[in-house]
Amino acid sequence: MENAITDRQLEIIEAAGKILTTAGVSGLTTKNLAKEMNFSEGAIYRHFAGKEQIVVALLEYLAEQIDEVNVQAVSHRDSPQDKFQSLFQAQIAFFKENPHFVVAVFSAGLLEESKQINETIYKIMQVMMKHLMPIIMAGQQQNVFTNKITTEELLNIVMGTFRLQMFKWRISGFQFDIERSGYNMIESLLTLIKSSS
Amino acid sequence: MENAITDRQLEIIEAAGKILTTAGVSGLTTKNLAKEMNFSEGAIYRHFAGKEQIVVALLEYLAEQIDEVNVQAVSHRDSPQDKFQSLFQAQIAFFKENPHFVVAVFSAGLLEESKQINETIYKIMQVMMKHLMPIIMAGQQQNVFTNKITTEELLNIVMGTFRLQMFKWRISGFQFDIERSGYNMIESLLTLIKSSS
DNA sequence: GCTAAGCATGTAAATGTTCACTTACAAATA
DNA sequence: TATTTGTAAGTGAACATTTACATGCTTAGC
Repeated sequence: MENAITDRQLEIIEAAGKILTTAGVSGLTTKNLAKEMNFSEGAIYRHFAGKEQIVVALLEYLAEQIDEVNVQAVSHRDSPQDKFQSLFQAQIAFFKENPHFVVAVFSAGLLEESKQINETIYKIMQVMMKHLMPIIMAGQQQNVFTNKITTEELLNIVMGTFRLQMFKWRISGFQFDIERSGYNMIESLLTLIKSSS
Repeated sequence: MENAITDRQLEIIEAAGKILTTAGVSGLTTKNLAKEMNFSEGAIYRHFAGKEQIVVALLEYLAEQIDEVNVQAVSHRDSPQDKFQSLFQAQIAFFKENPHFVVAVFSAGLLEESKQINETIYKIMQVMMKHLMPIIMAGQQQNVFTNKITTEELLNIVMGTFRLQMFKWRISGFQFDIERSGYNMIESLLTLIKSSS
């Protein structure tokens, strides 16, 4: 399952990411990719079978990074609230450093004809959910998060709010301070889902 | 500001919508559009200056419809809860009948190089917010919705949750019953945002 | 330690396809 | 007769991908 990646492949993935931030999905052409890499178009095909594979590799690389960031974020935290805050703060900081990933994940139409790409995009969302779910469950069990609605429904609300925030950031052209507004979002969410008893 | 639309233009818009549901954004080509309309590619240009204008017209038409649906939905309701429920139920029913609009709105990458298209997509979100905002505000003033967080933050949470639901429905290929899961979502949201005092 | 074969990695140029859009013309309508 | 609305056949640009060829590195055999 685990596909190791060569140095050159990683370079190409990073070039693709840079293009995504500056020129968007439609700018991600083999021509631009070659220009960004300072070599010919044909050379790309020495490292990837096709454009689709590049996007898949980019998304899979993202999924791995997100997973690591999440693991790190919650490792030295105890309470569900702390974990919740730390998880989202880490996530937001990561996307702030790598805005091209936001373009990739939130362009749902990104090469939509490809099943593989869509599945990988969904996989990324599942990675985030994998880490968030146990935190919310623990919070509910300790009765610090509300038990009025199910864990799954809480998860949907939290994830949806986060995604909307990212979406707004993206269509604004990354022009507002995502860390500041993200912090507000986290606090609002926490206030809302905290058990009121 | 108001651009009236000819019958033929509406036909083209509807054909474009049909293509969006079946073939996605990348399938929306002048060739497919002509085939769907049973006439030649050139004929399209008798009615629209270009493809971009067709998409803009489609989105503006959607914005108008959404606006109407929303007005209807809340007209015979009194309490903020009733209005809240009715608003989303109407919205969901509308999208269920017109799934191509979901494709259009939630493909943020839809001809992303066009400023006009992106602005129109954002306009649609604002139409929804325009109707939702006063409901939430009224609910907060009557203290049936929580005042622990601001109206704007509540709006973000509600809109984000709704958008995520629609997104999931879309990437599933419209395969689950959006009215059923939508109903659950509305109830969960209401439970959560209701004032707990 | 030299050399030659083999392999990895690059280039330049071309390929065929798809695309949005245009042009020259024709039929119907008013 | 003038306007609207259609057609058939292009047009050039952009695109992903391929092909034929070149260069340099590794390494096995002598």
